[in-house]
Amino acid sequence: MSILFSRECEYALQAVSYLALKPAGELTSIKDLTKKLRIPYHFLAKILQRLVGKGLLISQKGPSGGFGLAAPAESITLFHVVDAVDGSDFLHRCVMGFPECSGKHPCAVHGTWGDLREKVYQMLVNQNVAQTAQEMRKPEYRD
Amino acid sequence: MSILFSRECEYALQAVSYLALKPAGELTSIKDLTKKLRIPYHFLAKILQRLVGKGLLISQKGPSGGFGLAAPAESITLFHVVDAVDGSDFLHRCVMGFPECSGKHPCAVHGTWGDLREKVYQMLVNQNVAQTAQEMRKPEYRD
DNA sequence: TTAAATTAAGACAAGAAAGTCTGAATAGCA
DNA sequence: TGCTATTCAGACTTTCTTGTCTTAATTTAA
Ligand code: SF4
Ligand code: SF4
Repeated sequence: MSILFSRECEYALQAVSYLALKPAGELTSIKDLTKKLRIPYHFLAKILQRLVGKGLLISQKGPSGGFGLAAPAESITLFHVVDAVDGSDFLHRCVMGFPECSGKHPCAVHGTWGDLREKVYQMLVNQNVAQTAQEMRKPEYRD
Repeated sequence: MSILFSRECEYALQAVSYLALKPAGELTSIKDLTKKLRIPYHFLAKILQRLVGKGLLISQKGPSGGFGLAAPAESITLFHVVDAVDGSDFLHRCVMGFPECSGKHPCAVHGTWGDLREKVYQMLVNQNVAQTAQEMRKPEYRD
């Protein structure tokens, strides 16, 4: 099981971060991405296509085609990506899985968990993919 | 998709909390639990059996049999339950799904996410199921 | 204009998680 | 003793997620 976000969403975060590393306007093919990130080729293709649909990425077919960010890396936050793929339900759900967080009769962890969710949200919103791209400069991700 | 913990784990948390509401030594049948918590009967049975195996619950067969806590409610924390069902991997995993958190080349969210995981852990460890049981006294869970 | 390289679209397959069913074992009780 | 209510064990089914494959459309460049 994945933590907090779906596998697809995790891959999306990784892929967008990788694209953020490239100069604006440069396109990267699925082949390149899949080689660096070790994400299944066709699965990644679907994910990227969805992100194009959501307006986060642009794409071009044909030789020298590929994918690139649709906006400056500094303006795309992790939350943009998460929201596009998994949605934002996770910001409202009870950690114990109780059906409704009425708020009228909160349990003992209600406040604590609410705070943590908020902090996760802040983390995602405050982090843009230009910053995250630095991760890609780690030795293990170099050519 | 469930958040942070598997469905099975969420059900376990709910069930143990419900049992914590009963006087020590009193046994509750799956039938009763499933009626109150709206958890599928046979699925709940498997979960409870696993918790017995892990030593968190005790059980007795036959008429007037059922399940009960194996220790005082105050001594069982949410983390005990989570650990028994889902394990504690979630305390070490990267929120973006990157394979390894080496720590040698941390990305920009590494520290923040690590702090949040730690706070989740503290929440689970500090909360015992006697406290959580109060949730069950909510109007919507009364008979 | 043709060939090659790429994305686009969607059906299909495999695997994992969630849920169901059946029969056996055990315990209480008349 | 037998009857009934319960847990126990495990196989089975369903549903969801993840991953694969195939074919079409588009673009570039020889
Ligand atoms: S009150 Fe507590 S248990 Fe209930 S929904 Fe809110 S966080 Fe979850
Ligand atoms: S450095 Fe950041 S992206 Fe890499 S594993 Fe740690 S938290 Fe995840």
